[in-house]
Amino acid sequence: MSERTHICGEVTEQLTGEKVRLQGWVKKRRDLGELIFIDLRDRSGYVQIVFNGENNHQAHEAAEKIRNEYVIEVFGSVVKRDESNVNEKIPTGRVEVLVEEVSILNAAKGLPFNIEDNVEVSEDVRLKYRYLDLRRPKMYETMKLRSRTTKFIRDFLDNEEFMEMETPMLTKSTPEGARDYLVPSRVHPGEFYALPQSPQLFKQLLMVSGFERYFQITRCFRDEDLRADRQPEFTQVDIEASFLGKENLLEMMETMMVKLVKELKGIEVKAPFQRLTYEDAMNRFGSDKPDTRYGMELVDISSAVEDSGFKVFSNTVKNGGVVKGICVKGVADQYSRKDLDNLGSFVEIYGAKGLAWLKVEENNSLKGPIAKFFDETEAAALCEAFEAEAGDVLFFVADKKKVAWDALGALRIKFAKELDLVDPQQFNFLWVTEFPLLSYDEEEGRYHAEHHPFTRPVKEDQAKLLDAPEEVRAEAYDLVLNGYELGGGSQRIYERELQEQMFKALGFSEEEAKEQFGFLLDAFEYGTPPHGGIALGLDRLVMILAGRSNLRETIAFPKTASASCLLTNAPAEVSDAQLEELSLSIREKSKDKE
RNA sequence: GGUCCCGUGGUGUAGCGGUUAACAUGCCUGCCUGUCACGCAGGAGAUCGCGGGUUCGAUUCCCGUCGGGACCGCCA
Repeated sequence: MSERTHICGEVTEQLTGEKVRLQGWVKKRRDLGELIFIDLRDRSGYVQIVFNGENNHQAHEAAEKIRNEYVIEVFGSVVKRDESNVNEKIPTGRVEVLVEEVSILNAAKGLPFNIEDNVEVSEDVRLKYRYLDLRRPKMYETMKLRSRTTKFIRDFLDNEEFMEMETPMLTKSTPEGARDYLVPSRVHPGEFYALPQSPQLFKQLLMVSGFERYFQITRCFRDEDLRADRQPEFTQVDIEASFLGKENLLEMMETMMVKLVKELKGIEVKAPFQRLTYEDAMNRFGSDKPDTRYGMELVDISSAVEDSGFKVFSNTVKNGGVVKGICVKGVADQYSRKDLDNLGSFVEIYGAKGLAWLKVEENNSLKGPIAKFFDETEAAALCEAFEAEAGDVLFFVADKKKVAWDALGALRIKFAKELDLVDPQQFNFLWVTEFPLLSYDEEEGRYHAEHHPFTRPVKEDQAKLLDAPEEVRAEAYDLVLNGYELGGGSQRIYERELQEQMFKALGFSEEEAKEQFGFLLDAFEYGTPPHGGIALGLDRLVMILAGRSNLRETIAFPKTASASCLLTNAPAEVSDAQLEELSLSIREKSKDKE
C-alpha cells in the first residue's frame, strides 16, 4: 500500500493527464456491466472513478465485488470527460479517473443507513452508529466549523495576551448551583470529588496569583435535566481578567464576536451591541434572553384596564398582578376561533390561567368572546397601545408578573416560529445587564445567587445587601444571541468582607462559609486585584453558527435526553470489585417483579 | 418529579378489531459501455419495542414498562 498522491476533491481539470493514487470510501457504485462507475469519497469531497472491462479486465473484476462504504485504493489517470458526460453538480465533475489498479483496503457490511446529507434516519439510530453518522459530509462540516471557532477564539485571546491554563476536573462539591456529578475517592473512603460546573473559583484564584489574563476552553458538568440546548457535559470558553473594567471586557467580547461572525459566516455585525436591563428584557420580551430579530413586543396594559368591566383584568390588577399582551400582525384570518381558544392550553404550561384574545377589525372595532367588555373608547385605547390595525390579533395574560412574562414570552416565540418571522442570516447580539443579585427561594426559605455567589453587587446597592437583598442589582451581564443565552459573566467580589456579607445574605453561617469557601476568603487577604470575566457556551455558539436548533448536532458524541450515550451504553453498572474498592454499595433497586 | 408526541422488514413510512401486513429505499442475484437519485428483471428480508388486560380474535383498543424526542420544574 502506497501513500495517496491526491485527495478526491482536488482531482479537477488541472490534473488532466496525470497519474493519481487515491484512497477513500465508496460513496456509490453504478454498475453498467462492462463499465462500472464508483464515486470515491474522502474528507475533501468525491470524484468519479471508472472501471472499463474492455481495457482493464482485472480491475473491472475487482470492482464487481466492491460495495458501498468499502475503503479502497485506486491508481489511474485523470481524464477529461466528454462534454456530454460532464456532471455540473460537483467540482470534480469535468474529469474522472480511469482505474488501472485497485485494491480493497477494508470491506464494509451493509450499513444501517446511507451516508448522505439528507438523512432519513431517526436520531437514536444515528447516535448508536455515531461513527457512521459523523461520516456524513454535513456532520464533517459542522465539526470543522466547531474546530475553526475554537481556533479563532484561541488566536484572538492569545493576541490579547490571555494565557490558556488548565484547572482541575476532580474538584470539590460546593453547595450553590447545579447538581454535581460526583466521583468517589478510592484513597479516601466515603469521600467524593465533584466534576466542575465551571472553573469559577480556580480562575479567580489565578487572578489572585497575578496571571491577569486567563482563558480556557474546557468541559463543564451539570447533573440537571437536558434540553435541546442543554447537555450534561458542555464546553465553555472561560475568560477572566484583572484590572480590566466591565466596559473594556464587554467591548473586547464584542470585537471578538464581530470578527468571529465575519470570519466564519461572512456576516457583518455591528458593535456596540444593544444593551437591555434585565427588567426591560422581561417587560418587553418576556425573556432574559430575547430574540430581537422580530417584534411582537409585550405591552403592559395594566393601568388601562384597571377599571375595566372585564373583571378578570381589573381584579388581577387590583390584586397586584399585571395584564400584558402581544399583538400578532395580520393573522386574524389564519386562526379560527377554535385555534385561538386552543392556545389557552399552551400558556397553561407556564402557569397562566388562560389566554384572552381579541381580533382587531376596521375602525378599532374588536371581535371575540371578551370584546363586549370594552366600549369604543377602551377599544381605541387598546388598539393604540398595541399599534394594532385591522387583521391583527391581540393576546392577553392577566396574572402575576412572572407568569405573564413567561407565558407571553413563550407565545411570542411560538408565533415567530409558526409565522416564519425569523431571518436565519441575522445575528442579533445583545447584552442583558443589571440582573438581580439574589432571588428568594420559596422552597428553601432563603435567598440564592442569580448568577453565582462571587458576583459583585452594583456599588450603590451594596448597602442594601443584608437589609433589602432582593433590591440589589448585580454587576453581571449575559451575552444573548438570537434568543439563546450565549454566555454570562460578572465583575467579582475581591474583598473578604464583602464576600462574607454575600455568604451571609445567602444564609450561610460563618462556619459554613469557612468550611466551603475558606480558601477563597483567605486568598482575598493576600492582595487580590479587581477582576471579572465571562464564560461563553461554545456548543451553543457553534449551534447557532451552524444554523441548527439542537446541541447534539454540534457535539461529536452527545448524550440523549435521558443523559445516556447510545453508542457506548454509558452509564452502566460496574463490577462488585470496583464498588468494593471504592467502599460503595448500591441500594437495592426497586424491581417491580410480579 | 410532571405533561405531551413517537416506537411496524436494514432504514424511512403506510395501515387496520379478522389483511397473504402495504409502499419507498437499501440489500442479494441476473442483464446492461456513459452512469452520476443509472435502468430493467427476479429474490430474500417483520415474533408490528416489551409485559399485562379487554375481546371469540389485538400490530390495531386500554394499562404498565422500556427506549427516543419536545417542553414545564430544575439548570448559580
